[in-house]
Amino acid sequence: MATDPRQNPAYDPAAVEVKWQRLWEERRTNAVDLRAAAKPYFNLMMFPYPSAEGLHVGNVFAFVGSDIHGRFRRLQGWDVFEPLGFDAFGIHSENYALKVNQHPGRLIPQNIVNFRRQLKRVGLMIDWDHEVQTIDPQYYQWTQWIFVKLFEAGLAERRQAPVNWCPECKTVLANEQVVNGGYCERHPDTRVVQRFLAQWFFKITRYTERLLENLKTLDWSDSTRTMQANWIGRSEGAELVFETPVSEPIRVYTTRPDTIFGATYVVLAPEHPLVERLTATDRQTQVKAYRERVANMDLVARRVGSKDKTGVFTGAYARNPATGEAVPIWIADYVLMEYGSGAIMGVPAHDERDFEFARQFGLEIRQVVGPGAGGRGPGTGEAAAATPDPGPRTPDPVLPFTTWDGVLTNSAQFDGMPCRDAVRAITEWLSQRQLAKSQVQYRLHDWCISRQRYWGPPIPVIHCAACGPVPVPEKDLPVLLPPIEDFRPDESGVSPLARHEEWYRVPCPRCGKLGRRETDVSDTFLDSAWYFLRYPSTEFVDRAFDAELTRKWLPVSTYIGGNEHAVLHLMYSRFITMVLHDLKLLPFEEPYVRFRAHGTIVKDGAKMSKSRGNVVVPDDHIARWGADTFRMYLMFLGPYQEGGDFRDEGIAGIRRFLDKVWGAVRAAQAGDGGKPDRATLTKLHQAIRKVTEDIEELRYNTAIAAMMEYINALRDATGLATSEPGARVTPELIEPIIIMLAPLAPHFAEECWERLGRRGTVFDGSWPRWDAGLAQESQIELVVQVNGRVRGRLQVTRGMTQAQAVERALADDAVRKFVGGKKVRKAVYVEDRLVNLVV
RNA sequence: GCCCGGGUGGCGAAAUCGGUAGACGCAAGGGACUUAAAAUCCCUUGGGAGGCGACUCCCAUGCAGGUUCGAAUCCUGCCCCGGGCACCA
Repeated sequence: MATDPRQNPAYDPAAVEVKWQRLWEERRTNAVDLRAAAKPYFNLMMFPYPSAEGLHVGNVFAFVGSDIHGRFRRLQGWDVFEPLGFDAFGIHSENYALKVNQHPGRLIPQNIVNFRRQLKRVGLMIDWDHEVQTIDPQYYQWTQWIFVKLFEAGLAERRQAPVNWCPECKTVLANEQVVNGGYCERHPDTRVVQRFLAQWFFKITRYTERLLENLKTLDWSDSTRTMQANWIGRSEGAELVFETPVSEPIRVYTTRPDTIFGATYVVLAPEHPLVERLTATDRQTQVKAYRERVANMDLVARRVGSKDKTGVFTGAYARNPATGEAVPIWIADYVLMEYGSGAIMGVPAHDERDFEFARQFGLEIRQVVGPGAGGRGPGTGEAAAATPDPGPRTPDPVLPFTTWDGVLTNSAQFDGMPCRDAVRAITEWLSQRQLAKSQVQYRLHDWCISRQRYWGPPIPVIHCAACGPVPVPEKDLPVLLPPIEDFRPDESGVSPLARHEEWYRVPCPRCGKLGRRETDVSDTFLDSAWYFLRYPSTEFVDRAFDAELTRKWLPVSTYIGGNEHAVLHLMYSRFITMVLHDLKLLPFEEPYVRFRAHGTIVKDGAKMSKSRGNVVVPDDHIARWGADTFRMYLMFLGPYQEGGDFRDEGIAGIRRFLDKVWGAVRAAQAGDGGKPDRATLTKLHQAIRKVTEDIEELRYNTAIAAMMEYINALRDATGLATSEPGARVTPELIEPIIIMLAPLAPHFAEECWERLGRRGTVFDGSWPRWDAGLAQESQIELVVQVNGRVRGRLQVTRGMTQAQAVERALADDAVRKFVGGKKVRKAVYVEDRLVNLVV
C-alpha cells in the first residue's frame, strides 16, 4: 500500500492527500466511540451557513484553526469529538433562493453537498457520522420541542409590539439585527421601519443578571465577554417619582439622582401611556400631531443622534420631588419608550441631551453641580488647572457639566456633598417619602423569534378561539414545513404559510374545535442556539439529546468562532442552555467552557467582499498547493486570534519548508545518522517547548516559525542543506517534528510517519515532551551594557554571580573603552541575560 | 461621542512579569550549479556615517513628553487604522 519512496522521491501533495483521505475514511480514523471514550474532549467550531458561493477562505481559516486545536488535543491523549453541520435555514438562504428563483428546499441541499465536498478536501478531523442539518425535520422537530418547553415554562409569549420591519426582507428583525442605528443587517442601504405586530418573544430578560454574572466565570476571549457585557448594558441609578395632576405619577429612571435639584422639566416618550391623560385641552392638537409624526417615522430618524431636538409641551406640570416646584411636562422623541420607564427628568445643566433640548425650547438651566475643591474636572478651563489653589471661589464650569467628580450646589442641605455620595444620600432622603427607589436597568430586550417568512421551522402553536395559543403536543412534532411553491414573502406582514388554508386549518389539540396554526416561522438563531447539544445524540430519533451522552460530552470543551456572533448566537445559546438547565434537562448552565474568537482574513488590508472583487477562493489554492500547505499558510499569516493579510506570494515559503522536512525524512530513511549531537538536540527540545506552548495558546504562526527554525538548524548540522551526498538524519531528530506538524499538515505528517516506518496513524502517537535540561544551553551570551547601551557580548556559562559577571565585563576591551576608567557606580545584573554598568 | 483592539524594515510579522528590536517567512539584489531556464544552494538586505578590512559609531518600534541603570513594552497628552455600541437618561 505504501508508496516506495524511491519511486516517488518528491513530495506530491495531491497524491499524499488523496491517499490519506481515503485511508482515514476506510479506517474511520476521525470517528470516536462516544460511549467508550475515556477522556472526552468536545472540540466545537461554529457551523457554517452553506452559501451558494461555497466555502470562503474565511471559513477555512476558522475551521483549520479549530481543527488544529482538536488534533493537538488528540495527540495529547484526549478522545476528541469534532463534529460539523450546516446552519441552513434562514433569510440568508431564502433570499438567495428567491434571487435565483429556485425553491430553497431543492437549492439548499445542493449547496450542502458542495460545501461538504469542499470541507472534506481541507482535511479536517470531522466525524461526519454526527453531521447536523438544521433543515432536517429530525433536527427541527427538536427546535420546535425547545419552543414548546419554553412556552410551557412561561418563557415564550405572544404580544403586540413595535418591531423592526425590513421592507426589503419583508420580515421583522431582532434588535440585534438592526445595525448602524436603523439599517438592516442584510441590506445596509435599507432603512428599518417600525411596525406594530403580534410577535412571539422569548423572555431572555428574566435571565439578564445571570447572563451577566456568569460572564465573569467563563474562560472566554476578553473581547467577546466585553461585547456581551456592553450589550446587556447594566446601569445603576434610581427611579424618581414626579407627582402629576392626574392620579398616576410620572416615574423616571436616572443614573444621576444627585442632580435632582436641577431637574427643571420632565419628558415623556411620545408613546407614553400617560400622555393622553396629561395633555391640556389647548395643547391637544399639537401633541396629537407630534405623536402621529413620530409614529410614522422610521426608526432611523429617531435613532440617529446629533439631529435637532424636537418635542412639544403638554401643558401639564409635574412636581419635582426634591424642590417641590412645578416643572413642565414635555414629550419628545429623544426619549425612548423601550428603555427605563419611557420618561426622564430634564437636567439641562448636567446632561448634554437635556442641555440641547432646553436651549432649543428656552427651558430653565439650573446648575446644581460645581467643580470640587481642587478645581478638578473638565470644563473648569485651563486657567483653573494652572492655578494650584483656586481658593474659595470656584470658577464657573462650562455647561453642560457632566462630570462625576463634582460637588453639589443649589441643592439645599446637600450643598458641598460630592456627587457620588449624593446619589445615595438623595435617593435615601426621597425614598423616606416614597418618592424614590434604587434601581438597576438593562439595555437587553426580550428576544423576538417570529419571522414572517417561509424558510424556517414553523412555530409549533395552534391558535384556538376558545383555548388561545396551544402548543403542538410533542407526539405531533415536527410540524413539517410544507413544500409550497409560492414561498415569496409580501408586504402584508404575514408569512407565506398564511396563504395556505389547507395547511393552517387544523383542530385545536386541546378542545378539538377548528383552530389555526401559527404561520410564522422561528428565527435562525433558535436553530443554532442548541445545535451543539445535538451532535453527540444524532442517532436518537426519540429525544433531542441523550442524558448519558450529554453528561459525558458536554459542556463543550473548546469553542472557536468569529466575534461577529459575540452578542447574537453566543448570548442566545447561553440563554437556551440556562433554561434547559432550570427545566432539569441539562446538568450545566453554561454551554461553552472555553471560547476563543478568531481574527479575520483580509486581502490587501481590506475586508474581502464581492463588490471589492478581492475574494480569495480556497479551491484554486488547494488544487495548486495542496490542503496542507494552504492550511499552514493561513495559520502563518498572523496570530490566529487577530487574523492576517492574505497575499498569494508567501505561500511558496510554506511549501519550501515542507519540502525540507520531506528531505529530512528521506535522509532518516536512508540509514542510520548515528548519535545526535548535543547542540541539535538542544535546539530540538527548545523547539518542542516553544511549539507546545504556542499551539496550546493558539499561536500557530510562531509555532510554525519555531519548527522552521529548527529544520534550518538541523539541515545545517547534518549537511542536508548543501545536499552533501550521504547526509543522514537520526530519526530521533525528525520524528517529534512530524508529530508536531500533524495538527497543521495532517496528510503530510501521516505520509512522513509511514515513511519513517511507523504503523497506523500519526494521531495515535503521542505529543513529544521536552527535557528541560536538554533544552538549556550551557554556554550563553551575556550582554554587557554601559549606561544602558549595549557595548559588548560575552560567552559565559550559565548561572554566574553578579560579581563574576562584572569582573568578566570589565575585562573586555570594548567595555573598558566605554567605562573609560570611571568608577562603576552601580551594576544591574539579570542572570544569564545581561549586566549593566552605570558609571 | 463612548467601549475594545491595533500602529514595529520594501511586505506579512516576531520580541510585551521593562533587559541584545526586527525571530520566521515573502520580496529584492549578488553569486554557485545549468547549454539555458526553472528548481535548489550560498551571501547581502531598517536608515545614516566612518574604515582596505575584521569592524566601529550614531539614529530608529505613529507623534510629543515623562518614569527608569535600561522603554516597542509602564505613565500622561495627541494623531491615525480596524471592530463594537450609539439620544439607553
